[in-house]
Amino acid sequence: MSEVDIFKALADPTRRAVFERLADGEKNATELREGFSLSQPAMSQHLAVLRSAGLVAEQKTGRHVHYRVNPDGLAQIHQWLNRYRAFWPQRVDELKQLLKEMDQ
Amino acid sequence: MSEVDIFKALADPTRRAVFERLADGEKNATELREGFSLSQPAMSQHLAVLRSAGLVAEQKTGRHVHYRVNPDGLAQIHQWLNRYRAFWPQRVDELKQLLKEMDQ
DNA sequence: GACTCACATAAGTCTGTGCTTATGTATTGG
DNA sequence: CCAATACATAAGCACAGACTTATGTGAGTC
Repeated sequence: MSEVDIFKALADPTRRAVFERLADGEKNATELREGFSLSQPAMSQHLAVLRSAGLVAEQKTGRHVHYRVNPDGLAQIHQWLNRYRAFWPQRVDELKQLLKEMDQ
Repeated sequence: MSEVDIFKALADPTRRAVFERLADGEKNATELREGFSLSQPAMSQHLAVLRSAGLVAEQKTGRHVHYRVNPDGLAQIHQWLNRYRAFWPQRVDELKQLLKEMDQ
């Protein structure tokens, strides 16, 4: 769940795709395999990496394991990115606009 | 300069450390080596990866090459992270506070 | 013009990682 | 209770990547 693990976990395109699919909604390991040409163990291993990085969370229900996005992982990246906020001042206005929209 | 390259570039702890040092201010390759126990070619290779990922920019002046943070790279990560904004609503308030402080 | 300096590039090695097949372990259904 | 389902884990392999030493190149120095 360290910074190291998070960036390494996201370095793999397949894992980023899996993560993106999870952002659409909670899914179990078998459902996640749909669309990927990937063996079951491969997916299981990818999920293990994402899990230990704190990017996804699991919930066992019977013989199914439901996976969902873990906000803590994203918060870590956000925190990292914040250290370099000084380098993208042009983004601040867009951010303000976004927050304004969220208030409505 | 794709998403793939950026996350792969940041997956290495040494490269993240180099990037962090550059955030402190523009430096050339030799200055960057200070503090690291790393050969000159190793640093050169790391910088090449960061450069092709669009995370740093180079500027040749004589026989020195000055490196600096490239905001475009950070913007890419920011954009990626934005897709998952829905998952960290608790961060919004902190963000508002930050923007407020930046105005002053 | 030879020498040094600041880098980049080449080539080789060694470790890490992503994949596979094979197997283990609960859980559920007939 | 036995077979099927949904997953995790183990072991082995092949490739990617981070490092090294060696060498190349262009800009300053004397």
